[in-house]
Amino acid sequence: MYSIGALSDRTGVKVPTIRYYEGIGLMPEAGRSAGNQRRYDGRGLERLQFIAHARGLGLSLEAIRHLLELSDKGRDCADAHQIAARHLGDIRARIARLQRLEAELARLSEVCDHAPGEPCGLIDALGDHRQCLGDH
Amino acid sequence: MYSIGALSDRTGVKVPTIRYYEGIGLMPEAGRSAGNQRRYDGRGLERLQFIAHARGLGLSLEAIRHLLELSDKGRDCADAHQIAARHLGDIRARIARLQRLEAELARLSEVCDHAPGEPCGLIDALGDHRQCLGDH
DNA sequence: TCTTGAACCTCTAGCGACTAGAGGTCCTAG
DNA sequence: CTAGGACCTCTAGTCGCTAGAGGTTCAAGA
Repeated sequence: MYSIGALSDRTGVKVPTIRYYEGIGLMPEAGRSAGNQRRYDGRGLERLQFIAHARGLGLSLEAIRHLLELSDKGRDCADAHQIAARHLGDIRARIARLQRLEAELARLSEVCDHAPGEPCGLIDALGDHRQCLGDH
Repeated sequence: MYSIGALSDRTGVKVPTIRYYEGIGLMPEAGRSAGNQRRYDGRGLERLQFIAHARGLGLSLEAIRHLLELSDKGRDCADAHQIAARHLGDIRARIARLQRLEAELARLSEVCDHAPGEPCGLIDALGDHRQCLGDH
């Protein structure tokens, strides 16, 4: 049996976060010691590891809730893959957007020659979308 | 003079968001009509365009607040470039992290052969970081 | 001039995914 | 038996908005 702190040490998930997960129903209500402190078994540990790993991969708690349900009853492969695929699409879209921002911001940082006394071209460019090459 | 709705149409920033920006001091308190409705001039429009554009580039409201201060008094080039550089570093770090996630998630989606009745390899892999190649 | 209805006003509460703090109780090693 | 670290609950704050309630103002058409 693990205390909440032991579970935290083993998973890297902070103690208040574990309680938060219980509050929103992602972790089941833990058993309690005589003095009302949470006690976890191996199943609790595994479940939290699943959550922590999926969070680390950037999945939302809602997506994780779905996956946990699938895992609990029957583990429907197709559904799980659909969730993963959606998330993958999401990640790719975010990468593409960030790359556009990166290019634009890098370019804007170059427009100004840092001449003392002169107005800063970067600040001007931030105020004026017409100086941009693409959308964002 | 523009109403808040006209400003919204011109900038693409939603009406409640403009009021929110005023509430947190990013937009100055607007002048009012006889009937207590906000009225903006060209300066208000420009300022909101600046904010909208910088937000579109992914800058935080805090960073934008800084840039606006610089713009208001003297426009210190070096400071502005430092803010932009920090944000650029931030964007690059996020891209790198997302690319790691993308690779890992794409790989995990492949481990399962979708055999009906078999446990889903994807769900197993999500619970078990040892099946991953890298950190995240 | 009057009427309609769209646009405006303020205020509060909610989202996701936590984090911080207050004020109090329990557990365990020495 | 005692000290102090770990635990408990509860509330409120973070960021950048968004939604809704309930009420007022504005502007165009009759």
